Amino acid sequence: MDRFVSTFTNKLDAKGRVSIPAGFREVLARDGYSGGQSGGGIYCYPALDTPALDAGGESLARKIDDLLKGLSDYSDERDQLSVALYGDVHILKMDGEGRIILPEDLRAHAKLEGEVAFVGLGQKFQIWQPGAFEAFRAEARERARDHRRLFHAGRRPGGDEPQGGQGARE
Amino acid sequence: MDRFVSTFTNKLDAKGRVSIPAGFREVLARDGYSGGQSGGGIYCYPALDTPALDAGGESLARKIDDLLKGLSDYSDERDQLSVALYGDVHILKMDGEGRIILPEDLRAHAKLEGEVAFVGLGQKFQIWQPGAFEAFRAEARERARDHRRLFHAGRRPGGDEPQGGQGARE
DNA sequence: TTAATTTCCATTGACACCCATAAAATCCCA
DNA sequence: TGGGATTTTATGGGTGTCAATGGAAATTAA
Repeated sequence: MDRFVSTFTNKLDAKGRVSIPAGFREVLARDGYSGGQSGGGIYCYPALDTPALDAGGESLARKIDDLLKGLSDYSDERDQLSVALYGDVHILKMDGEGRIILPEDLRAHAKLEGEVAFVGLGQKFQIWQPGAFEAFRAEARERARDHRRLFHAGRRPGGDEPQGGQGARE
Repeated sequence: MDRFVSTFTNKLDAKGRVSIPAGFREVLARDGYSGGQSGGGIYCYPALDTPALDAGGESLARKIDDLLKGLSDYSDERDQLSVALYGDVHILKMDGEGRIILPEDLRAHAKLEGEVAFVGLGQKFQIWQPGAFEAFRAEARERARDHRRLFHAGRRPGGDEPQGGQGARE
């Protein structure tokens, strides 16, 4: 497996720890995860548009770098974008049991408490408050249905979901 | 880790000392930091556009040099920029516990008092008065959202992407 | 000496690391 | 194919270590 798929819900314990789903751990390992100093860790930051956290490994970090490469050094614009992209990032490292601890500001952004949902999105995954994610998922399906009706009106009365990656639930 | 990432808030004590976040210290060490007399130290100067301080190690110093090399000698522009970039630079050295002392003029520029926020921007980091930084961060996020909309405009008929999330992606 | 630094030591609390247990998935062989 | 045995995951908790912080001692400057 080389990308994050499916949704899993795990418990957030009293210390703020939560287990990364075993399947996701494997993907991270393949993506160059290293608990040690010199390398990665899990890159995690607040999603811009939703009450969720984005997370991933090295490849996600490289994406961020690439975004900034185009901007000239010492421009105000670059500093601002850097703050949005780097300033909010936390580098989380797993303990021996594959858990991370979620810092307070990240927990606050996603309103995490008690239980958290890990949602695979292919190259990255998101962390949601389970209830919020259910609502979001329902909304996304609704919209996907609308799109399909607009595009394929009458063609396929009961076709499959155009947007994959969320079929399996825990 | 080879770049400055994330945000940390530490206390400025009565003597004007403040701890550099441990993660940043590692990056500095890798960037050729040497507490010793020869060279080394942390380069720190007032940011041009914001009430913050820019700081970094050797690679930041080289960046400044490169920037100036691009300008013709004896030009007004070069002189002004040289003064702006070099004139206010302080070379700070860490004590045994990884703390620096912020000189008065630097503290004044960023209105630092009580607590200071260290903000990773990749190859450098900034030092902010926490309240001022929060405002700047909010603005930066807004800009980042716009930035992304420009990139993805028209890609998906419905506008928003169903998964939400940030620009760094696929 | 007094004032201002710099070096050293002490305390606190957060977190990394370790072990234990429960639940679930997987294996294996009759 | 069933169902007990084994392995993997998830989760809970204890503890040592280190980062952050405060303050004393020692060094230098004025």
